[in-house]
Amino acid sequence: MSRPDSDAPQDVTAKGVQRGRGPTMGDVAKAAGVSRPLVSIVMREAPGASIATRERVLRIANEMGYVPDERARKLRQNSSRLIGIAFELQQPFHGDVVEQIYLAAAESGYDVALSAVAPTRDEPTAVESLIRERCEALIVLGMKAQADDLQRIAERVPVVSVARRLKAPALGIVRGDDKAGLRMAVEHLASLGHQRIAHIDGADAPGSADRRASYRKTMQRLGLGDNIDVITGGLTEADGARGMSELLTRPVPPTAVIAFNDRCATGALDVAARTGLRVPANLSIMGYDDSRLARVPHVQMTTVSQDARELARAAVDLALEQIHGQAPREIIVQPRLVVRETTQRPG
Amino acid sequence: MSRPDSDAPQDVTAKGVQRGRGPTMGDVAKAAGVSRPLVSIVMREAPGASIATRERVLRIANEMGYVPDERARKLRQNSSRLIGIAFELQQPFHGDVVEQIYLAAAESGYDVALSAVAPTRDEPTAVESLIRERCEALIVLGMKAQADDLQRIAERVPVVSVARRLKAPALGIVRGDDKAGLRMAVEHLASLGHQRIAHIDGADAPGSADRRASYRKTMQRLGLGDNIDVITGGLTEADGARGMSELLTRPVPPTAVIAFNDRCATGALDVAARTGLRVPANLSIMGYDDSRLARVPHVQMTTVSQDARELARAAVDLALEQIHGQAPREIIVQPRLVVRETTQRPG
DNA sequence: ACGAGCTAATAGCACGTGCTAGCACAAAGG
DNA sequence: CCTTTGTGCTAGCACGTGCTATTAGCTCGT
Repeated sequence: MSRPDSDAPQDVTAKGVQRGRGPTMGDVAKAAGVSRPLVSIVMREAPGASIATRERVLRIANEMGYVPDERARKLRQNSSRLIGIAFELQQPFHGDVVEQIYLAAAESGYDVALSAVAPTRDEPTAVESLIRERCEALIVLGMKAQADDLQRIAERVPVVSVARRLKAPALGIVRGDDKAGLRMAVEHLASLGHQRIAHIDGADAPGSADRRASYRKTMQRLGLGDNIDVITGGLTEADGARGMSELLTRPVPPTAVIAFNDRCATGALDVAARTGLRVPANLSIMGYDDSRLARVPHVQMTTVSQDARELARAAVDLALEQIHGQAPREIIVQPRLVVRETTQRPG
Repeated sequence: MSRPDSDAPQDVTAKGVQRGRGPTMGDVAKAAGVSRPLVSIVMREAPGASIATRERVLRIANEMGYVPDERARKLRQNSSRLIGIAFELQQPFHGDVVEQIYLAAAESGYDVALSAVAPTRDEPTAVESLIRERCEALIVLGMKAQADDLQRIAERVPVVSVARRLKAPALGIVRGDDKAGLRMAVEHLASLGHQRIAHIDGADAPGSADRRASYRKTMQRLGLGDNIDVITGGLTEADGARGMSELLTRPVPPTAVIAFNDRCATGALDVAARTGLRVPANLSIMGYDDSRLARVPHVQMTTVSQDARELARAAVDLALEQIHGQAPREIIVQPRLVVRETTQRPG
């Protein structure tokens, strides 16, 4: 039974009772006829309130449209339980990883703050804004910044770098195993019966050297050393298209091609299609990353998965480790072969 | 594997004098030998401090690595000057708009809070987290939620919906002019000399009806009424591929095709290439949206631009209007024709 | 019957910052 | 000499919440 409600809207006081939006915890307490801390107890589901009171407070809070103020909450509990992510808006793969980080962080009771990197918004801006929000750790995806820049930031807050090769002992590092990835690709094609397997590489891109070396080594090991064929490619569709065009001028063209990444493979795919080659009947093509590009319905590209879920989980684990004072370390995530429809036995 | 950490106590001192990370305003004040409020004055560049003191405080703050706590700042000044954005991680076009919103908001002195929508993170979750951070307004991109859900949210905080057709008087709405867009597309192709111009539509997607009607009307107006050819398509590459395959079975196939969007056009492009048709020599193809897909180097698709910059600016304008108490309204942004390399005079 | 033990609820401080009011002091005017 | 004005700085409260310490209300064991 609530009393004849003294709920008069008296915003006469000079104090800030005049809020257009957002009732406060005190307002709910007054309306429910209890003390403010009790409302706090109910809202964060802490022990110390009876079930009846709990339900009543929750009902009233809901009626008033009360929502706890996250800033005040984070301010009070000295640990913000916040992990900051700097990511690139235009990288589909980053989107995958961010999504998984949300999940992994939530499991550990952490919240996530996003800060975008884009052509008109550089990394220092993004990182700075995350520090201002007092994130306990930063996860940076594919950061283009120099290693020493990140090192300087790491002096103030734990930093984990994902999917980017760099030497920086003060940073947590998560990356895929490039050597294993290309080994799996070659072995997959070889097991289908391919012998003339070419590689359009990533030029001087990070990881390209490892993948190139692994390609050569695996070809040798499988007794295909004489068929080693490495073409300089790059990160983009245009690079892949150029590489594919060059491969098609060979006296005896390859029956299978491993591109540096999915974008590069898409370019190669396009040139093959325009030349009248059927994929995979006449030519098998593989990508790398398992980005959305590879999963497009009418493409269905066979590729090597970097497994966003594992990368994200490893990144969050490293972040938590460093928050708890452990030294930064490196985690190498094993890639996974994803067989779709652009590879087949050679015709 | 990961333990739900039992949170080891690492902070020994009861007072927050010794925190591993993050010196406070008081620490800076003590180090500089001034009062705390004076540091506040210096940090926000308010009048009331001599130039000499200002420089000294700034220098010391910098040496200590002091960064103002955004949460405390936003908490104190009752207006958070924060605009929340709910966007989809996997939509390239959303990325473009978000980037531009950053810029537009900054011009008005507003900060931006990002909240992602993804398969494992639904819209209510994303929106709720933004409200908890006390954003003064919300901008939702391509929200799939029902109009009445958004209406309910709009009772608590101003909401602007972007690039999504819906009837909701309580919401600010920003969208492109679909009719004008398709008119421009048809006129472009007609001016090149095309007569048999087909349209792969978006089925029951939002905006599809308007575009379809505009296509018919414009064809009529240009005296091409007899060549009207609408195929049911959809939003994805597969839909475009299916539509294109169907068009190629026509006794007299079209010389130009307008797809519902860039993804749909990409599917059509792919089928054309596999069939041996040269684009644009034998067939012109147009997309819609001017997403990154259309700008891919080896594609270079002619398309209709939704102009992320204008959409973003309009959205921020509407948000600010509603924050200042004005009634929500609708802004229709005129699209722009982007001629690239998939259209040409009919051969 | 009476204190021990437990639950429900309250009082009060703290987090880091912004803002208003006020204090000390030097220069100018009487 | 005292009063007035302006400058440079400081004291103190407030924002909305979480946490610790404390008290009223109740059951229970002896």
